Amino acid sequence: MSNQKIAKIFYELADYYEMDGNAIPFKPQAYRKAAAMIESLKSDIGEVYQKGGGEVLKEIPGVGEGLAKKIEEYIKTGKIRELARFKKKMPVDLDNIVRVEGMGVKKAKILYEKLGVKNLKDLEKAAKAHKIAPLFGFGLKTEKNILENIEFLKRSKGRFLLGEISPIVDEIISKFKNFKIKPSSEISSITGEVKKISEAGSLRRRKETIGDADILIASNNPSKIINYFISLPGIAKILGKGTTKVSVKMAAGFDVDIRVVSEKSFGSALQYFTGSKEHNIVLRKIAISKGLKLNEYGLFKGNKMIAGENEENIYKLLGLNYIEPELRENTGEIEAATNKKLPKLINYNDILGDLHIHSNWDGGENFIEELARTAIFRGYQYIGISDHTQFLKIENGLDEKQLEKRNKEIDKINLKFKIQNLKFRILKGCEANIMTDGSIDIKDEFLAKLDYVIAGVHSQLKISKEEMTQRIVKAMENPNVDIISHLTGRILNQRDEYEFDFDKILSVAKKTGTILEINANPYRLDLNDKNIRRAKKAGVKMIINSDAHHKEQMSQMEYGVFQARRGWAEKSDIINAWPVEKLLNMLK
DNA sequence: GCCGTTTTCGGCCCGACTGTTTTCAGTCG
Repeated sequence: MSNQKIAKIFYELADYYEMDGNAIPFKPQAYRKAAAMIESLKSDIGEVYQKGGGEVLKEIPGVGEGLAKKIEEYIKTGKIRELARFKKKMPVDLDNIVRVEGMGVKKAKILYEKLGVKNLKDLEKAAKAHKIAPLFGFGLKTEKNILENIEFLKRSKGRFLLGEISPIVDEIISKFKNFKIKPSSEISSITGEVKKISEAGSLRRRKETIGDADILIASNNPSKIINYFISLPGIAKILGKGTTKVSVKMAAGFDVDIRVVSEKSFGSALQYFTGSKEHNIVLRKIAISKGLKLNEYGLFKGNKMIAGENEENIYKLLGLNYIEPELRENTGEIEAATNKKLPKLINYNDILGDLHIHSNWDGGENFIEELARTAIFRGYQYIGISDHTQFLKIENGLDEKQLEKRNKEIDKINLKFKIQNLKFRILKGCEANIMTDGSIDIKDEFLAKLDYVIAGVHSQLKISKEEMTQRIVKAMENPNVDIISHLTGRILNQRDEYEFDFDKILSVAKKTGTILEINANPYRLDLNDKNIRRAKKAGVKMIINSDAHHKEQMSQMEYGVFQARRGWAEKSDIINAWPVEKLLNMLK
């Protein structure tokens, strides 16, 4: 039984109800709300039902009499008759059709009824044959847009990684901030027009993947801002352009939405466009319960605006502590803010070192001293060199002898730093390989000579859940293994995490004092936010590591900090926010 | 169809933009 399957069915039903002009307008909304709730449930809905029956289903928020019956029907019969009826009446691949920008369920219905469009192929054919434009409510422009947007859909990769989008958006923002006056240029007067600027949306919440990038600007001259923006390079298509907002498709494949507001509404607009949607809905309801009204223009009491210039005041007047953007997912942060129980999130400046760095000894790009100098420049007090070990031949893994030689080099550099009076220390580590049986590919006597040992799974990923759990447990029980790297093994947009029992890992980590890594590589971000939160709750300590193979990649640390913040982590949870002596004491 | 620390009935977040229309429905976020 899968919660995802039931959620998908409810989303589909919502679409069908929405199509039906005669249905109760709020019905689709109710189905979608319930679907979203079911998706986020921790326990399997089938098991819940087996234990408690239909009454327990109604305890799920958003699920009442009617939806509980539907869930029951699905559990018992494996299908929902109502959905089957809809599908028979209208056998259309709605899922994909509404992915075309500008296509919704109502248009899909008309196109099916008038032209028999069932899928993307039919849609494309109909548009190319100019059958769509003559339909009532459609036109030439709609037809052209459909064709263009099908092309974009074909080329799109779906969601983009935070690490891919962030640098591009940073560049756009810096252009807005630093635009130099060129007297001859029409767009020269942009300087000074941008009063405030910030990213918003999931980008500001630092989600690991981003659908599209939102940028918010405070200005008295929105049209100039918008015209300047669409003059920038890298824009493939303007999707929409109005007096206060503009949406474009970037050549890189993702969309950027720019929204311009007045300075006095910047805070409320930032709050609004940062989301999440779920977080905002709760906030608006709190506003209503206090006799106030919250929208992107401000917080209002009657016609009087009582907040809006900054976010802090909005939260304050709603009776809440300020909630950091990374927490705004409606997963308990609003309750915590009401009860003044929000965590004091870790900051990038709290990070004092980085223990997962590969040097040129295992095929990384840089000499150890270069890496150390980079770290000093970044303001760290220490780093650890954690080259791969011998099993990973493809990564030039080091054997025991090479490790010893490398350690001597580290000693030399540390001595040099001491003479230069630099308060900086390089720790000797490795990223050893956890073999299929849970053993480590380096002998214990050599591991014991290192300052710390990271161990990770790098191969044989498709073993059973029990075997994988036991494999990692055995590694954690090794008294020389201090840290487990990228625990779940996932690669974003490429590879799912392998199967293992996370709760078991947490309990053994707690018992053995093993640290779990938050790998900051934007393609990994492993642990993810949910796992970080669970580890924190279990009292397991974590470390944020860049996993850099090149000195430039040490800046990836930032993405790890974002992820840690999304997992509610505080300084006390993250051992590389601690001074080196305290960190070494924590290790086995 | 769901929900209730004013409500078991009457609300449900709400504004911008487009393309069509000739005052607005559909889509989006």
